[in-house]
Amino acid sequence: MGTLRYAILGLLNRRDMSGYDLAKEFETTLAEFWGAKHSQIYPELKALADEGLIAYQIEISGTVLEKKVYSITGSGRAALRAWAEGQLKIRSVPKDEFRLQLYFSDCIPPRRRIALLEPQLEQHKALLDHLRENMAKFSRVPPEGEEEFSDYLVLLGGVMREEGCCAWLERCIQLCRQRLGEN
Amino acid sequence: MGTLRYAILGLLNRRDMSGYDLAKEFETTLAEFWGAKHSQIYPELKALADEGLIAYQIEISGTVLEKKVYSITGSGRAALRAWAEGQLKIRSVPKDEFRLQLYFSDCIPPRRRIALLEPQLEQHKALLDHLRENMAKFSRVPPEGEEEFSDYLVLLGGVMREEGCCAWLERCIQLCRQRLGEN
DNA sequence: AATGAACATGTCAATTATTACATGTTTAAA
DNA sequence: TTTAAACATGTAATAATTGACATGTTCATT
Repeated sequence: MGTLRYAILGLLNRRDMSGYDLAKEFETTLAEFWGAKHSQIYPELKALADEGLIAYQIEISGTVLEKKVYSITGSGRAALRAWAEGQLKIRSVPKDEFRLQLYFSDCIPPRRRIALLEPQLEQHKALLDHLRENMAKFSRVPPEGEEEFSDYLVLLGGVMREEGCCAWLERCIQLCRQRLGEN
Repeated sequence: MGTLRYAILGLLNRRDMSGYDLAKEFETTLAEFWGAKHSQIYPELKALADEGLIAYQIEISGTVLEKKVYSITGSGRAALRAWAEGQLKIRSVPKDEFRLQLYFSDCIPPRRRIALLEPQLEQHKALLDHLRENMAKFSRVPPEGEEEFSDYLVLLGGVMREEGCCAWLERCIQLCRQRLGEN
């Protein structure tokens, strides 16, 4: 439903950026809950500029390299606020290929199921470590009214989600091993 | 990456079904981790049949209504198994519009942020209740080697994910209220 | 007998997203 | 100085997904 545009507006509402900068934000800060490649970003920037929700000025890096630095306009801010206040229904629940694979794992031998679960756990543990590192940057819960407060809430959500995911995978491995030992 | 086809093969590996039945599976059983509309299912069934991974026979409901009942073939089973044993990397992490909205919620008044969090919590609580009801159908952990075992593992994952999500949202609401009282 | 919900199958247009194609500059390190 | 990584911007082709269009049957209830 055109969520990408609000992600871009939200980022530009924080600071002016080029398309390249936006792409980096999507693969670092937002990577936890939203993604977009530059091939999707550039056309969307063009559309947003055409609609007057953002504007840009050209800066020169070095001697010739042109860089378009985008900023949000008044109507862009209004559009962002309207979206940010709207109630969202949980859509179809995010697709999760691993859960699908596990669901159909009755067609492979039990030992192989464990061989799927273990690397999955490792990946989520690594992600959890990474999120906890980011979390450690906050010495305490930041005050409301600053950007950092919402950053904190979302990061906390990521940590809690990954903790839950790891706990689940550990429980799955435990159950599989138990049943493997039984027979 | 053509995951849909494996979802379909997985379902047909459990029992023979029509396209209509498959569509219902996607909006009930699999809804928790995968989705597909009939407009995507029918063309995929055609492709799978053309490739010989599935076959069908026509049954008549009532007097004239034709129903195509699909079943998985030997090569279909082989393809399913190959996919089911492959190691999956966590892709970009699923998109989550609510987290995006919360991330940019610094552009709305604090009270409205709570007004976003509360209905979100209600939705996830309802989903959790629903999953717990399904969970209650298992009087105990089913034995390995049956379909029910993987069903159980995945359902457990859903319950744990939603528990974590509710706990997070409650914590967010608590923090927001705290900060609202402070000023 | 009428009606509406569920059954049943498909296509088409539009949107969204990914991958590959295509090109060139700047900066820091070897 | 060369070289590789990062900076920088775009388009094209393809794939995945949704929502609307389109049609007709069967079954249970009123």
